[in-house]
This record gives sequence, structure tokens and C-alpha cells, in this order.
Amino acid sequence: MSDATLALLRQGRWFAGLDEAFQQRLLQPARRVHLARGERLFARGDANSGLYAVLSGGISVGAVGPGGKEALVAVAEAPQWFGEIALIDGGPRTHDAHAREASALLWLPLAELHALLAEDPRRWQAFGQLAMEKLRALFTSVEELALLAAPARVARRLLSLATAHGQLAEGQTRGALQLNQEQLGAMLALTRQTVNLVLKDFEARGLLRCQYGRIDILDGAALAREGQG
Amino acid sequence: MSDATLALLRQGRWFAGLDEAFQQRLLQPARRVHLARGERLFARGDANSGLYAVLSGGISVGAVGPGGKEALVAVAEAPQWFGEIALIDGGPRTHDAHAREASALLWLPLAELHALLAEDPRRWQAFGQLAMEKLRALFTSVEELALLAAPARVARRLLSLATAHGQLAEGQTRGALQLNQEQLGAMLALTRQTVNLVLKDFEARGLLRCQYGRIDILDGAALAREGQG
DNA sequence: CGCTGTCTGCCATCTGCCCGACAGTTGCGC
DNA sequence: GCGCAACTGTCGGGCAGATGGCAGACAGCG
Repeated sequence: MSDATLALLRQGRWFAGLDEAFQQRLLQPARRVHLARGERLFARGDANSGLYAVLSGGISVGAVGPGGKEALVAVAEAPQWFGEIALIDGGPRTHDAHAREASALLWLPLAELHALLAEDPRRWQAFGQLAMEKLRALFTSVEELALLAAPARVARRLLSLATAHGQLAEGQTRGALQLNQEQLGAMLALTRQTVNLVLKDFEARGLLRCQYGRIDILDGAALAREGQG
Repeated sequence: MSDATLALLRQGRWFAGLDEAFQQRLLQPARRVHLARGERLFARGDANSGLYAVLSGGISVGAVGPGGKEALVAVAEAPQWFGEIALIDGGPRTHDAHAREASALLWLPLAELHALLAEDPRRWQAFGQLAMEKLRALFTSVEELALLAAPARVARRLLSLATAHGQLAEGQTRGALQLNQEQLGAMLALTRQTVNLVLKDFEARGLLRCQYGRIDILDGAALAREGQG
């Protein structure tokens, strides 16, 4: 695995927190996978195939509920890892995952993971920690969904996306978010129209800038205040 | 630890799935804790104190959001386990936990857990699995919250409570749920009035019976149909 | 027994967000 | 450069569910 890849992955909090030896050992059996725009990686209910890390592009993780409405759980971008849930409990995939643009992934096949865990079972904790990052993020999502009105939800989610739900290493944030208003709506259980309304209001007050398929965050602090509800 | 306790805990899917030796080893350092009605076990942000299992009574797990509105995440009853998140990632408590009635718990102090994990690190996976049960349940919650209307949400949550989110062993269900309409509302992000409306409708159609602080499920199959949305 | 706090049942009113629709704008392939 | 598809911006109508308020039923307690 190239040094560039290693450097990229170390920008992620989880991977950066692993000890050097484990980082190396993890990447050793890893393979690269390339997906075209729209291509599906796995679907809800599929058997576990292993763990993935995004190197470039973006992976939409979501599900269609009864009635055809789609809920978007997350958009994974470099250097996020996903797919650990099925690894830990041996169950099927919880969500659909597909490439929202041409993407490169790192794939750790299940058999390799088991080999690596058999070598040193203490490593289970590391994967547990990865899952706990998701679990904690999900708890805050539920709470926001339940308790906050639309503007506060939008504000919080934007900030949360900017830090990749805290999965980026210390201090790192994205100033520009690559997603459209429809997708933002699907994450927050709001319609595109409502999202647009809120966004326009924020823009008029200088908190952000709306562009085609993209949102630039200008004033994160003010956005955080907006998210207080 | 008494045989009765062991038998009780084995009614839970997670504990029952552990091998015999580990079950014994887990209970060996465990202590009993008694809480009076309304007493607080821990609060969001507290340092990790260990793992708990409910032996009798019920523990409300929730949080108050900005604005004072309360979100109820779950009501843990025997023989459910909770508190594993902080164990795995070493972070603070995600939620407030307090006794909704006089309750008895089993407490595994953090130091004992670490000792037990140091002995055999493969046991990390077991705690990971416990957390994954929560994570999967939470995913379905989010989806329900986002995609379903009030009646379907109520129906699904009632069924979900009846099986303790799948944490009871195979085939076990509770026919009577010990909670009031206000609490049900707090779980579903609905007001008491709306919950009442839905419940009355279900009752009129013979799906359940409303009683003082309690709901009896009469027709689980019909309730499941109602939850299709 | 009656007192008190909790829970249920039901109303009238208000509102935030959904829905459908359509025009304007941007980006991309031909 | 043209044309088409995807995305944004905005409007008005409609409704599910929130709000607030109140009477009555139930349970525990002195």
C-alpha cells in the first residue's frame, strides 16, 4: 500500500488512533476496489463481505422505506471506514451502499479480517470503537430528529457533515459540502422545499453560500448557534 | 450469584448466547444494586462506571434536549443489559438513566470488566455484539421516525417493546406493556394527545386494550399490519 | 373515608411542514 | 454552441400533528 494512501487514512480519527503495527497489518491484505458513478457496493440484507475505507469519491449509505421514500443515513467520503457492524455481529448488511460518483475504496475481505483478529483478539476493541463512533453519532441524530425544528436540524447536520460526524482527525473540517438539497432533505426527513427555505435564510444572513450541488460554510460558529434550537 | 438470577439472565438473547464459562465468569464479580423509584443511576456525560443488567423493575434511558423536551430512548427491563458503549470506547455516558420504579440491578464495575477482558481479549467481541444489537435497533428507529406516520410508528414501537427490541430470547414476548401514553409519546416524538388518539383507534378495532399506565396487546399480527405504513 | 397526584379522554385552535407545480439556472454531453 | 437533464427558487393550498386547556377516572395514603 502506498505512502499516500497511508497518509490519507491517517487523517481519519479512528485509523490514526490505532498503533503503527496494526495500521500496517490492516492495510497489508487490503485490496483496491473501483466503483463507477451509481454502482452498488452492497444492499441491505446482503451477507457480510468485509470492511471498506473510502479513498476517493463518495458512498451513499441509506435505505428505502415502505412507500418508496428514501432515507439517507450518511455519505461516506475519504477517509471514512464503514461496514464494521456486520463484522462484529456476523449479521447481514443494515443498509444499501452505492457510489454517488466514481469512487475508489480499500476493501478488507472478511476472511482476512478474521485471520487478523485470530492473531490478536485484542483488536476486536478497535473495531468496537469504530462502531461506537457510529452509534454515538446515531444517538445524536435520533435526538435531533425528535426534538429540533427544521432550521436547527439543518444547521446541526451541516456542521456534522463538515466534520464527518467527528470522524476526521482533530481540527479538520470541510468548508464545502458536496451534496444537493434533496439529499440533505433525505437525511433530515425534510422535503427539498423546506431545506431550500432554511438554506436561503441562512445564506441571506451570511452563514453559508448555496451553489449548484454544493454548500459552502462561511460562519460555522453562527451555524452552531442556530443549531441550539 | 443465585441460580434464579442466572435463569433470569438466560432469558435474554445476548447473555444466553455466551458460552457457559463466560456466563459464570461475568457474574462472579457482579454486585447487586438497588434503586428507589426515581433514583438516578447515571447522567449523560458521567464517566463510565461499568455495565448493568436489570433484574427487576425498569430503567428509563433518555435525555433532555435543548428546550427541556425529553426524548426517551428506551425502557430497560429484566433481563436487559446496558452501559456497554462507554466500556468499548472509553467515552462518557451517552444518556441519563434513572429508575422508573424500585429496581434491582446487577452491576459489573469497570475495573472488573477490564480484568476479565485482559484474561481473554476475545471477549471484546461479545460486548461488541451487545452494542450492535442496540445499533441495529437504533437504525430501525431512525428510519421509522423519518418515514412513517404516527399510527404506524406507534404500532411498530409497541411490537418492538413487546419483544424488547429483539433482546429477549427466541419466541418470548410481553403481552402487557407497563408504560403510560406520555412515555410512549416521548419515544416516538409524538405528543400524549396524538398517542392517545391512535391508541383509542387501535382499541376500538380490537388490536389492544388501554389500561391505567399499561397497554395490553391483543392482536400482534394486526398490529404488525398496521405498522406496514 | 376523602384528599391528592397521576393518568386518560377529548375538545377547539393554530402552525410547520408536506405536496404539487412551474419557471429559472447550471452543468454536461453531443 | 445547442439541448437536455439535473438542480434551485418560489408559490399557495392542505393537513397532520402540536398546543393548551379541562373534566373525569384511577391509585395510594393518612
